Amino acid sequence: MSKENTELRKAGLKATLPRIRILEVLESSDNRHLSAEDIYKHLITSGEDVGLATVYRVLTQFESAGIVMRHNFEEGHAVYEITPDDHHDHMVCLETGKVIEFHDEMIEKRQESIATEMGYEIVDHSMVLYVKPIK
Amino acid sequence: MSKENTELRKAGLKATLPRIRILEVLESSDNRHLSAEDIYKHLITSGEDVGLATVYRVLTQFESAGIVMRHNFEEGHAVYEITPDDHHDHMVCLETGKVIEFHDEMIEKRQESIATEMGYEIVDHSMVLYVKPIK
DNA sequence: CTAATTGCAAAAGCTTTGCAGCGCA
DNA sequence: TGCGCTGCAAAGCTTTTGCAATTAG
Repeated sequence: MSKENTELRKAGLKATLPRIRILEVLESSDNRHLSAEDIYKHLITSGEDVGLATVYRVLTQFESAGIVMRHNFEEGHAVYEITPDDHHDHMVCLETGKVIEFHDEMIEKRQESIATEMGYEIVDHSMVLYVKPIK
Repeated sequence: MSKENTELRKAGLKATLPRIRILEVLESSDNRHLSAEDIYKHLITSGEDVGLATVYRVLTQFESAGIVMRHNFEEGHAVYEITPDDHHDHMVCLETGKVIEFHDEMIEKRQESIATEMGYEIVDHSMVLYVKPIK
């Protein structure tokens, strides 16, 4: 039994072909951050017979199950990435579209402090730095 | 000549009624962050004869002119706020929908350092803390 | 076997665009 | 007066949903 198969079972999802294929694409792609359309095209090109609606449905299920995380770096469409073991934030290069991941403990700590001071606790957060290369 | 009128001229936009009204709503609303739909409904309720398409067009122009900033706190729709004099980030309460603004110099400094270390310079950034009240 | 899942097509929701007429400078 | 701007309606995009057919366990 494959790794994907086990992962799906653990999430309480039947190990169907579309789900396994989508998981494989997410795990093996060069680009860690993919849109539903990206995944759909990838599968169609590979000769898989899958519907775009299924890709959306499966990604939504994966998100609920904690298998993937959804991001809205640019408006218009969401991108998904396999949920990383350790939390990180993103830097998006406006010239190349490249996404760089980073983690900074100092910032994380400050975020917690700020929320606490205001009487709130953080459920989730998003931080994206839109950057360009230094010439 | 009104304050709105001057502001529009400065941005190279004709001071038309729809633009002035939209600017007024953004400046006078209790809620600092409004969607195109919010502004549209507000104007219709006030008896103004404006089209939703115009609201979208005007907001896009305002964004280009730097008069407003566009945010995507929750997916599905954007919200706009008058561009603040000083930069701030946002905390969104998941229970009440309330948006709290804050600014932290330490975090800003770290963000700059991180980008520089990677060979980039920050063009813009977004940081949103999704929170809930401490019981 | 049978409940979950899928593909297709249609619909939904936000936003943009084409166009003829209206209004600001 | 002239060009910019507007309202309306239609189109565009991403994403969701209804449904009959298919499939995993």
